[in-house]
Amino acid sequence: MDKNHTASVLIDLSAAIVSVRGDQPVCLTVPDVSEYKTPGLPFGPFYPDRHRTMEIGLRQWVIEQTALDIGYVEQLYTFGDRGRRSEGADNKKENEHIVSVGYLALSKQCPQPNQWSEWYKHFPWEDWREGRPNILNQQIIPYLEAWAGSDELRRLRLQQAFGVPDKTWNDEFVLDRYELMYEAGLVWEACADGRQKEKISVQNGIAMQLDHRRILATAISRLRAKLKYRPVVFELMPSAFTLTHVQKTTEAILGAVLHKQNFRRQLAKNELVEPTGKMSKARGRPAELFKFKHDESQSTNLAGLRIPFGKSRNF
Amino acid sequence: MDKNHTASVLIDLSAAIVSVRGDQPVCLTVPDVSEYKTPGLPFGPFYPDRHRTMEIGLRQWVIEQTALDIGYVEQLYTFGDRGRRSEGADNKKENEHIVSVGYLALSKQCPQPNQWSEWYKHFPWEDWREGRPNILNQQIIPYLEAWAGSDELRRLRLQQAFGVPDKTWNDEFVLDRYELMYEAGLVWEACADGRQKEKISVQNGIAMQLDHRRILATAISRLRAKLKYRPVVFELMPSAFTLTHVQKTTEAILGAVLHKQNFRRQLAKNELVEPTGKMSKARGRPAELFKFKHDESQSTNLAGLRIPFGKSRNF
DNA sequence: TTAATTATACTCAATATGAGCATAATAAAG
DNA sequence: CTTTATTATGCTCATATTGAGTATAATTAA
Repeated sequence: MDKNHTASVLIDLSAAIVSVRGDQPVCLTVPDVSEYKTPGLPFGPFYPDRHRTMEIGLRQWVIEQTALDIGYVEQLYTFGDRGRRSEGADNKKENEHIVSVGYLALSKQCPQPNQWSEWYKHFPWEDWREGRPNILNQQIIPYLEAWAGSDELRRLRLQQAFGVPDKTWNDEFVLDRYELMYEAGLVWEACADGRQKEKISVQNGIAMQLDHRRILATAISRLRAKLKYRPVVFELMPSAFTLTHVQKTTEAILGAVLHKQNFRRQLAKNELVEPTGKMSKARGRPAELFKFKHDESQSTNLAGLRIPFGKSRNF
Repeated sequence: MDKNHTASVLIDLSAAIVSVRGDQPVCLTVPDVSEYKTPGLPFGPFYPDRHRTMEIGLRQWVIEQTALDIGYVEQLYTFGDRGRRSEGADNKKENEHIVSVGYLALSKQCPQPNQWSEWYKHFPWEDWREGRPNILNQQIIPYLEAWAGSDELRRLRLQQAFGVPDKTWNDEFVLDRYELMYEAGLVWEACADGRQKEKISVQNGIAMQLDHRRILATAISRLRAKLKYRPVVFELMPSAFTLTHVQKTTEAILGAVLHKQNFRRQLAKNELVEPTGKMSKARGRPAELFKFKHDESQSTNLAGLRIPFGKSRNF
């Protein structure tokens, strides 16, 4: 059709490999190689004549390079504007366009602690477990309001994503919030892509290479949403666990605290767990140890837990 | 890394452009070109140095080629195994691998009727508005049960996807059901891809080119799911409509009938529509004409309707 | 022995859901 | 002009679910 334009691209499979360490969700990162020393997500090229599907290709290099046992894998999104660099910027070679296909993978273990990066260091405004994060009122919101000015559409998007001034915070709009901050030049990546002239002074979370923080934001959004209708938490749990452990893991991912008794009622109603008979020994009263009731093959289509948030979510 | 393998691919943007004509959901198809005379979804190549994002590229060729006004666009899934042809099959050129990125687009109008294909001609087992489709008990289920045999995993997947023998039908598992039928060699595409030796005798819905029926199945799954938590129906409605019209459109997409009064209660509760003051004139008592209450920009993040299915869904 | 800590059982009001009946307003048929 | 079919809309009501507690039990650490 149009011979002035090339259509040939390389495909990178990027993975947000997520686990939970203690009360912090983490994702696997690779040592920084760029001049800016920013961490990145692991990724590998897709060889279409070697692997029949992209998911097979992804599992392959994850096994080869990380030796991790990832059970759950889900395709997130395909980004065509990888580095998002503007026209004049430094593309190494012409014709070497890269499309990145983002994946979410869940891992029960996270060995080698220094290779795993805590979510909320990249997204400090997303962790509401200790109440509304200070960074919102002190830095992000004032800057975004100035950016929006009297632009009606911008104000509307601001209201949607960040719930200002009168709507409530929606934990699933992680990507929307990040994209808004990117557009407003509030994150480092916007500078790197040449969209922002001056370097921003404040550090709004630790930046990542290329579009990797965007992929991570997509992963968090998707996982937070999925948690509410599919029992994916158990992909992050060991074979035996206490109910509190499930709750803490859920809270870590959602970045919000939940009502204990109602959370357990949901677990009970959906018959997601069954007792093992053993007890855990910790500080207070010993808790019963449970195990996930269903096997891997059907787990994706099960009922999931409705999250008992309560109404105290608009601060 | 591995120099025996090429990593360069072409990217096709395939679109399931959906509309509703009368009480039938339809999608735009292009005239058949293959030897088998099967219809296909419209698609165009992605030129990475021409369009910054893939969605921009998609909108571009949709406008150029169809002159349709598509409001809502959503990326569905990226398929690496486009034709799914097995090793020995007829790849025209070596090195010409194609990755297809599937999109869902919604259109309020569908002019030129012969270019729009009704969903349920491709998926006759998905329309339960007149009760359980005969094709299930008469053809599909018996064949699938034979295919499953005593294979535990297969039986489990069969139960999940088709609800046999004791689980209920889940309208969102369109893709799961299609994939299962594909694997079992129950659809024409499986023969075309060389996975099935003999041609299947019965016609289980009208086949499509390449992996297009799979993309359509993905689109239907996603749209049915989305309908329940985002007000996307209104992307298919004219500017003024009756409540019954909204319900009929919803029912067409879901392939199921709904309880009228409860459906309207949901609409009212979520404040999704507002009266226009005008009335419609049709057969019985005139109905009030409503309009969607919110503008495009924020519509994606609104509450959506909980669908009052009722309990009579397991026949 | 006491205090702190964690687990679990149970209650209760408010709201949401599924299912239905009753009535209203029109067009077409007789 | 009356009846009948048809569609719209208002209202009820039992049951289930949710949000938000209180009360009590079983431990460890001081």
